[in-house]
Amino acid sequence: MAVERRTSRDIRSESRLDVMHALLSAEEATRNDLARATGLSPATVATVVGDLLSEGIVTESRLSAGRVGRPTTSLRINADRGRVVGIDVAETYVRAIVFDAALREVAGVETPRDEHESSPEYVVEGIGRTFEAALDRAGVGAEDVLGVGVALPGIVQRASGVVVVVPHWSWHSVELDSLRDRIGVPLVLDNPLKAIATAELWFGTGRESDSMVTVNLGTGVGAGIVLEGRILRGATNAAGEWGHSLLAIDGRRCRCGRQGCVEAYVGAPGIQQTLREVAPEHPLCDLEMQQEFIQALAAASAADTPDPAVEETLAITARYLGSALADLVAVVNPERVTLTGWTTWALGDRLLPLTRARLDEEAPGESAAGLRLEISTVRSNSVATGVAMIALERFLGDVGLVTTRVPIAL
Amino acid sequence: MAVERRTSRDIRSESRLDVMHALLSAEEATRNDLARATGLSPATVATVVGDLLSEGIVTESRLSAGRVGRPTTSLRINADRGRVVGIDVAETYVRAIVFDAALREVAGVETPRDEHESSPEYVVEGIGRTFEAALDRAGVGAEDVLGVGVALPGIVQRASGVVVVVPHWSWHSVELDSLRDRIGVPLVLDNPLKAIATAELWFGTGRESDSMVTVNLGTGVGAGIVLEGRILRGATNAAGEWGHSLLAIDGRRCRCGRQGCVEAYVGAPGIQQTLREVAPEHPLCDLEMQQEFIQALAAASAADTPDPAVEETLAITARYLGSALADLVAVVNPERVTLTGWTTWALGDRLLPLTRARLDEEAPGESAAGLRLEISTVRSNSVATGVAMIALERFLGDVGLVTTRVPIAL
DNA sequence: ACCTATTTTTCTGGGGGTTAGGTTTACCCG
DNA sequence: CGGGTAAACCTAACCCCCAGAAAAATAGGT
Repeated sequence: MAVERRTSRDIRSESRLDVMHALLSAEEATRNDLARATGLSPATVATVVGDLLSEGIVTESRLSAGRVGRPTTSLRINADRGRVVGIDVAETYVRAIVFDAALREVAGVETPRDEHESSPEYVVEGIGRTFEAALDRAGVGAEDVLGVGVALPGIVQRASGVVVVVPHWSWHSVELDSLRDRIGVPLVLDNPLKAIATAELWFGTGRESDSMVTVNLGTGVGAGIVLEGRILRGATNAAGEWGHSLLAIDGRRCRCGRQGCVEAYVGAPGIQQTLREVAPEHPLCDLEMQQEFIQALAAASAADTPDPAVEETLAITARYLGSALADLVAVVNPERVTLTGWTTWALGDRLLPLTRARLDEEAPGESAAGLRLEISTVRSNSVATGVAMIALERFLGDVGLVTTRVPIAL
Repeated sequence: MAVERRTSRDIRSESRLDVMHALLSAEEATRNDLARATGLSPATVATVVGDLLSEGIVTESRLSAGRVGRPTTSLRINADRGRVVGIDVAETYVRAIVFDAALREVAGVETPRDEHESSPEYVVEGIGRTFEAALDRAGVGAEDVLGVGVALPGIVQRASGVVVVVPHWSWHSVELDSLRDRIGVPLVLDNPLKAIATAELWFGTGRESDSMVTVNLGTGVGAGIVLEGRILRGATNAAGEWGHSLLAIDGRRCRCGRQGCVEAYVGAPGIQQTLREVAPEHPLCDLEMQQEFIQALAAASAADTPDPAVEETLAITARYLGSALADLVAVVNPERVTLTGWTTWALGDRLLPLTRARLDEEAPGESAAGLRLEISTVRSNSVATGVAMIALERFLGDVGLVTTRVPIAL
């Protein structure tokens, strides 16, 4: 049954990840700080830090704090250990961001994508070009790159080999071996939602909870589930596909081809559709660009004279969202739900109270009572950040510091 | 962040549980068999078995296998170590089953419950009486009882203390401390779906997969989720409440008070409702007892002359079920889904192909491709068996053999 | 200059865990 | 009565974690 046994080595691996986690959160910390933050004993932290020091992952910087006693040696991630690149492949753009090893942005490049061109060759070429441009702008060579992470707007699955499914590109099971050749450095592929959840786990609310759900609201919607500090990936890395859960059987047609998905109601086009149903003649119905529409909606809602159609649209959307979240909360029962994505940035504050109320009504038993529902504080580039973090984790695995392998890697 | 750290002791604990798991599955096995089954080295199995032997949990029985070589000493669970009781509190009955320590049934008692009487006092009294009657019939005294598990038809939550929520009994947050006093032996409370999933994990398809979902179809419907060999409990033990996920917003009124829940469509009353919508005059619409109705539906479907209304009802139900399962599969992405419950026993064979087809259509990407959808082989008393197993796990914790505490215990 | 108090960090021993590989054990069989 | 053989058992090596003692590195008093 259990092919992969846990051994005591895995404990050390987890300790190392925990220390890294605490150190990335704190930017700078002493061994004692880390012991407090991780719950490990100072002795264990010392040996773990020793490992990380000898691999050059962290550096010491002695600064006497002026107080009495032995001065503290503080530790920080060795940002110059190398560079990590996160690439966010979206429908209309490819964005590559170069991070230092402490996951701080060094440089970024965004290139547009032709939404109607989706051949694997075109996509691979676009990724490759953007990657090289970003390296160029950051002034680093490929030899400095510890790893590259690429988030593709679909499902990255591991069945027999790594396979990418992107319905609206008509990618049913595309293998991207050519991408590895093009990039030429260690590569991980994943789904943007898992990237966002990873970013949230390392740099956002995940620093406080280790059981949470990250919900992204944009053109599409989706969730990343974190249980016990680890992303839930499921049997084939497809877990968390909540955006295409059913909200209304035989309901609105979704762009995924099915009907009644959550996304068709709380994705940006879905919200516009709701407005059309509320007020078919409303001027905002005609806005072509989704982000523009959402911005206009937010502006209208913040205006002095309330627009009843807008208010009703928001109320209905919050109701849809609350109900859909209630299902997710009922199944996973997390400690917290964190909302992200550009719809959240624009409308989150407006939607939150109503969504919360609906969620409290709909979630079974007491599961919503202690639940924290909030807006993420990780704003910019969370997809690129998260997928770069996954790549960094993979690098830690490659140098032997961590045994928990990132499952999806070309 | 992590209050509970993993230590090497937990590894031993897991190893012990794995050995128990293998031994319960196999009934009888040699140390070598166990090493193969668990993936542990023979040496480790030997020490683990030593622990279990010295606690009297397993016994040796030497039987020379007639082959050449040192004869094998085979091991089995020491059934006489004590008794474990599982109590299934349902809406219309309370069933208490006494098991030996190898989880084989020794005796059982079922007493009816007044469906309309739901005061905690009445419920506690009913459980207590049934427990005592079962002990009596089994001819064992309370001193032989290692533990008792009680499954209550609601949500058993851990917030501040243990709290039971049973909507249709109007139990919003009932504390059952009186039950402990009444029973007088170590007690665990849990939800029937988690009990069923536990039974499935130890005695059913869970012996092959450690990532699975158990779906129960009866009057109510619900799911138990198993990830990495452990029941997903979530922050407050409320995870897995899939029966009240939304299938159709503003849809059929559900007995939980909300609208459009999965249960309102694929629970037994929901299926009858579907038949009423298909053929309002159909004679089966008038059957009062749900189980009788489901049986009649199964009989009509197996008859030589097909009944178009019945066939259509089944097709629609399979479609509802497939869609609802697709949501669950999309979020959790398990290796297998196992169906249980009396509706499954009656109609499972009929529903399976159509449900499977719908699931394949609706599940995103490839997540349904490798998925195994099947009918459970654990038939009788799976709730009592599962909750007894949970009680046995708790006992193993109490004697110090297992550190993973059962979270819900009075 | 020397000692003392103080705080951080390292060292050491004890308690666990897993495994590979060699020994012992207990049979069958010629 | 000695092989042959497979199961069960030691043993040593290596890995974890942690508590508590010891060392290190300062500031400040004498």
